[in-house]
Amino acid sequence: MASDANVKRRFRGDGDISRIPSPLQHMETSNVEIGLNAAIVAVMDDEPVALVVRGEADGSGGIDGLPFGPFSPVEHRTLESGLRSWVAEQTGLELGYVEQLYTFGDRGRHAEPGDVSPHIVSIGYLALTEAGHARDLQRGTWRSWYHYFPWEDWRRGRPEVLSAEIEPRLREWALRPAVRTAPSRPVQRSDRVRICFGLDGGGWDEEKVLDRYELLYEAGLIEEARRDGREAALAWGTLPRLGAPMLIDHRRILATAIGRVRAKIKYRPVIFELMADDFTLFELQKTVEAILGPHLHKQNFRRLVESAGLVEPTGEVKTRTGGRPAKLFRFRREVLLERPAPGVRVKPARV
Amino acid sequence: MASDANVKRRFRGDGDISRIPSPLQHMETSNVEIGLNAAIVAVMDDEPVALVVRGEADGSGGIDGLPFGPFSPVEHRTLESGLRSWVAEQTGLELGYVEQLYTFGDRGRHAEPGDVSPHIVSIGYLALTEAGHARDLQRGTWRSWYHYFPWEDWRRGRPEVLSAEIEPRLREWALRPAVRTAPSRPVQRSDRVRICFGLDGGGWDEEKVLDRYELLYEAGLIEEARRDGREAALAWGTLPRLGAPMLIDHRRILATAIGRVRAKIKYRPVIFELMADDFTLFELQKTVEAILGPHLHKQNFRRLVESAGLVEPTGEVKTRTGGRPAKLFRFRREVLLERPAPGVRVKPARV
DNA sequence: TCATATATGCTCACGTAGAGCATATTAATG
DNA sequence: CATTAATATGCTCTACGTGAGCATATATGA
Repeated sequence: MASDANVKRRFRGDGDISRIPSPLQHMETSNVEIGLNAAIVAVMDDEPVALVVRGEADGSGGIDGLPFGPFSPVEHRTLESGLRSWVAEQTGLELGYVEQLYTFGDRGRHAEPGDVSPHIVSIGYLALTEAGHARDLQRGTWRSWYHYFPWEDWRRGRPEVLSAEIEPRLREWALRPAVRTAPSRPVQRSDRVRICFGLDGGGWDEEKVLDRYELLYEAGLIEEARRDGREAALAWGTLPRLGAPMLIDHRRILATAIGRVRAKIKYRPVIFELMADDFTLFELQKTVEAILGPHLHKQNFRRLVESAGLVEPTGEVKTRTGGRPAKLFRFRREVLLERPAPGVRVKPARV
Repeated sequence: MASDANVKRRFRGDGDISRIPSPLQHMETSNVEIGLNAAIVAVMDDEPVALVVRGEADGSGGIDGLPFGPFSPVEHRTLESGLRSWVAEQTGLELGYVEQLYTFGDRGRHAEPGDVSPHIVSIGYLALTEAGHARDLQRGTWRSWYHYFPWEDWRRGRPEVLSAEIEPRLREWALRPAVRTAPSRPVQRSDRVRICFGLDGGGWDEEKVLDRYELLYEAGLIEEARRDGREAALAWGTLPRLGAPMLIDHRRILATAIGRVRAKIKYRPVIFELMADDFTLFELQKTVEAILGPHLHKQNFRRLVESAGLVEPTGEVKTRTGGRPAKLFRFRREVLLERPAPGVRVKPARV
């Protein structure tokens, strides 16, 4: 066991781990790469957008991907700094707010059948950026995230694609027997469909973006599932295209990002990362609605934001709003230094 | 660029990424290992415990570590299954509930000065297990998590160690100038101390376990900081030992786990992963209190749990409780299939 | 049998959130 | 210039969740 000494050396000075059964012959994890992926979110003209980089070399128009690159421990001091440098290099954008989302590593996802190339472990990150600052890109495109997830777009009511395309196919999929994988308490396919998509009286949970995407992937209704060589739910030719596909597992990462933002603005003041320095309360509300979907009750929203001490008036007003001039506000950064630092706790008005 | 063809091949069939600047010469991420680490939590006799494996070969008693092992894409179908197999191999425990916590990869953490061994990227997982099921271990020990984080133990009021040892040293550290690293909006050291430790009238946020640990590490008050070769805040000899140290970055992972559990039981019914099949409401309350700390208002707790439909009576009672027999309840697994599936939303009674 | 400890039911006060009404202040239009 | 429309902003009313405490039920143990 050549690596054993190596391992011990790593822990020298802190004792020893030789009581841990030494199955360390697997210690060489060669053939593993760590990919850093950035889901960069902004809100432009009341539309939630993500920054994508397109591959167009083959003339077919290519496929969208998130900015990404491998982690190099030699050049990158931390995972996050590696991510920042990849994004800067590929798009010219200097990221502000960044948080880690999740690390994906399923074999078989984003791998072609018979592929022997290195296994990729993907670390997904969420970045939030202000629209104004986000316009000067060297490369890359801002695209509405509903371009990739049309079933998440509830701004004009329940999206058509749900009842027209998704529901009937999912219901059929739910009837077919599941391949048993996990042990213990099985969750019925039909239950999963019902919970994720709020069928049969269940409500739509706007945070379950990833769960819905994963379910569609499992059901073979998503283009990435075909690419990964999963058996099709139905003949692929008969399937509609449910949202635009992305490279590797990037759509999965974007789904995670959307779910996280939607959840997080409710308990942390991260919405302000998407705003300019000065803004009106209505602009703030529009931004929240761009992220969450349904409309909010205006007066209550104002009361909530102001009474929570999240903002302070700048003293200026913004005219030409189409009505009475709106007072301008700025984010009170001090709230970050106050206790729990709340978000904009909101429930959609009038479902 | 030898790896370029390699990279293209990986994305064959999905288009091309050649418009992404090809800095792919760094693609060989050799010298990176992925470590899978399990913070396994249970509650035994109203004490929150974690499963640790001790290294004792050098006779000094060794140092505790979490069950862990490297991810091997050849043997492990997924990251999580790799974790499960390492835990089973090292402790004999078959995990139930598992969730991913975070992926750590700072250079310089858990590395000895001048070390050229592979860089480790650590993926931390949280596992919850029932005390009864957790007693039959082949190897490993259950230890109170306050053994590693004495300042988190508020069960008997504010822990002594805070005012006696931690606060004065942190206040001193806050006065010293910070080494500027991050750009833009700097957060004052004193503010960080105040927020994390609830000084100067701020409240104690029991979820900020990781923030507090990281702060203590940065301030050089934690043994792992010395091990990693960071400059000491004070002469190391004069420092008390603040909690027991752990291998590599395991204490950081455990801190993340504690914070996550404390947060999660409030909005997801994960507390029941720690309970036996049948339990009294008082036992449930004791378990919640073991996780969260302060005492809860008994009647309100009962009302909350019952009205949320989280439990249903089994019809049996438990006698010999020292008073009137308590009705036994079981978790209503159906709530997992109902809409948002709430947790036990509780605020500590009477701070 | 009584003291005691726990289990369990019920009430009351209060703050917050959902909902809507009313008014203020501007721009656009004829 | 008067009118209309659109937004901004203040205020009220109500329902409900939650914190807190009182009261009662039913065991065990001295």
